[in-house]
Amino acid sequence: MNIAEIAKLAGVSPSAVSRYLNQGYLSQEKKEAIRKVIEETGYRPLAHAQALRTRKTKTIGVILPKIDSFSISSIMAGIDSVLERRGFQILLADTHNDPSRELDYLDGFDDQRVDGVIFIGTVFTARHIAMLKKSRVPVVVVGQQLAGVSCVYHDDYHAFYDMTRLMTDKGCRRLGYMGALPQDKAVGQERSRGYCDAVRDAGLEDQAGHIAVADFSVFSGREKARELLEAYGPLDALICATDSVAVGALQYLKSQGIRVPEDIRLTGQGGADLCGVTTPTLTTIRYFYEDSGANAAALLLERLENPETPAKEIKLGYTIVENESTQ
Amino acid sequence: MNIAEIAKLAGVSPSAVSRYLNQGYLSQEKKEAIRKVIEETGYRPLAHAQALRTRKTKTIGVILPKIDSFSISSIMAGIDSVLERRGFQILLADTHNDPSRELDYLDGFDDQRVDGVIFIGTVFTARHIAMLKKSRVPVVVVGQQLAGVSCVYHDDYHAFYDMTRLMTDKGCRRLGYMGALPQDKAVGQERSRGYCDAVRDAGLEDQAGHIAVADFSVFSGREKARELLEAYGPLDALICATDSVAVGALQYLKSQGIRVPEDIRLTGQGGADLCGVTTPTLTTIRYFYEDSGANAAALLLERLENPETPAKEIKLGYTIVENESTQ
DNA sequence: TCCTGTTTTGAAATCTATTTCATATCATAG
DNA sequence: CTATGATATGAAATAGATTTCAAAACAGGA
Repeated sequence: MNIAEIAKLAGVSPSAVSRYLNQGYLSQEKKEAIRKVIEETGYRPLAHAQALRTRKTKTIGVILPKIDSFSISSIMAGIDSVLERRGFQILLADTHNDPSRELDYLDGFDDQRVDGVIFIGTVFTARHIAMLKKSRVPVVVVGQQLAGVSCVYHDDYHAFYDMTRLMTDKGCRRLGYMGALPQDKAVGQERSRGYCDAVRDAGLEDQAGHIAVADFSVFSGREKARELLEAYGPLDALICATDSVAVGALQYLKSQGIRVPEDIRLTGQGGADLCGVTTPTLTTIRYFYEDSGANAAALLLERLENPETPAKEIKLGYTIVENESTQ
Repeated sequence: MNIAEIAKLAGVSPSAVSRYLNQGYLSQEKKEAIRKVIEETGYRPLAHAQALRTRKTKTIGVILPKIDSFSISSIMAGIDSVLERRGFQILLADTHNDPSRELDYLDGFDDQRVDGVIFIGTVFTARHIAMLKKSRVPVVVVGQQLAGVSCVYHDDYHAFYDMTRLMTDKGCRRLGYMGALPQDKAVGQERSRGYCDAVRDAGLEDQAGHIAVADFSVFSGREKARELLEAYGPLDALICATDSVAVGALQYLKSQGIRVPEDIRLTGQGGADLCGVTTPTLTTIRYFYEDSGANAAALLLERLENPETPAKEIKLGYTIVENESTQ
């Protein structure tokens, strides 16, 4: 069942049917005749034929590191809620935490399969930047700030500065930070910079070195907490780059009989349900992941409609949710 | 840059280039010439033109209720890991918990945009069944058992039967169950049937009515736990249909000074990290969501390769993870 | 009635790759 | 040296829509 058959059944030309589908000039009688035939036959134009001719796919590619993570899937929900409303579909590219595949996917999307790309990246190399700039379709990056590239990101620096400051204001004097690999600029560098600046500004320069590097797992949080405490003696505040790392640290602290928050205050980042169910409940920096996804989608659609608009950066705020772990 | 230009540059016909791309008959010299031109120009065939001609898109549509949920995103990860290996892409359709959109998406996918569909459904009506059967592309359903339709699901009945039985074996005599709406056959009906049969088989018929209906939120778990306990007096075991509901119940129990597991044993289902961080840690029925996604994808690919194979049902097992809440 | 301008209409060209078909080339067997 | 079969090749048809173009139909004004 194609447009020619519909045309024949309705007694019109294929052009007329196409006009019907795309609201061009058409008399009422023909409109009605075509409508009837389409309804009877259940005809649907082939998406690929349309895409081939119009060079529009109404599809957005999303490149992400791992779909089964709280933050990523929340961002996705935000992206989808905006795109869906505008009739766009999402083509998913999950790198399963293999950054080398990010560029493969970005390259793969360059065959006009998608109208644009949302890139939830982790590690950004020079090649990333180069490919982002030469991409034929517009790209919006989520979670990382990149000069000259449209992006939506969180204010990692100030979030961790504020949280650290909150701890020193409460009188903490021996602090530690558990972060991520520095290749990840947002999570690895900005957050620890926030921590370091805050302890310095509080006159505690000597605490700026109390840093351990974990990955995003509970397990590594437990391990690294041990290393950090063994290396730098008892602390009275531990700032973690993510909730899962903080949960790992909490498990270690409990196992050692170190009380939270009496002996040591503990903080995370994320704001998932997790924070509300630990004992003690976990103080955390809440990011608005759905928001960031929605913003990224809106930004991308804006660029699609008006390709001339220059790159735009959107920095999103955060909220510190104080729970029992820092009372 | 299209196949004709590449052909001209390489001094061959478009057919030769197409044969190069699809490994047809081709002499070594031409192969080499074409390879060189493609490398220099960075040419990539247009996916849509190929799809139009071949009627194959190498794309699978996935319809799901809500991407930012632990179980769903885990299933997605499993689906993707299999599809990606076989060069397939995923087109996402998130209904945002609006079952009426499920059929719209299923219908929308019928325009040959995808080669097949994976359907992570919730409520299945007669119209669902009808549309699944008349779909032009193969469909695999995840999470629900449907006669005559290819599906991958968990053994909800026995999982909850076993868990309930475990509690009665520990000596519990006053039990309660917190489930979901019966429209959801797997979660709503099968699980509660498992509970009911188990208490009956343990000679505790009178406990079969101690049932509350929650949705999937922590909040509703808290509310419904209150209602259940107020209605049916003190209990010594509470079986919950999901971990989040169990966490809500736990919060309520704590607030009332009811001790877990001393006064009441508590169980959930899911097996997310959540279970390991509550106090007490939560006994749960672990499902293997990634597995179910991977199985569904494999099943779908199998049907794509061999369209004649009859519908197949895959029932997956579960593991009871005993934690502190039932010690 | 003729002219002008607007609205309708369909034939044909177009988008880009694949596939069929007919033919050409080549090696090997007889 | 011809017959046979395998291998190689390109012209043309094809997939199903949109868009351009030229022309037809029609209304209103002079």
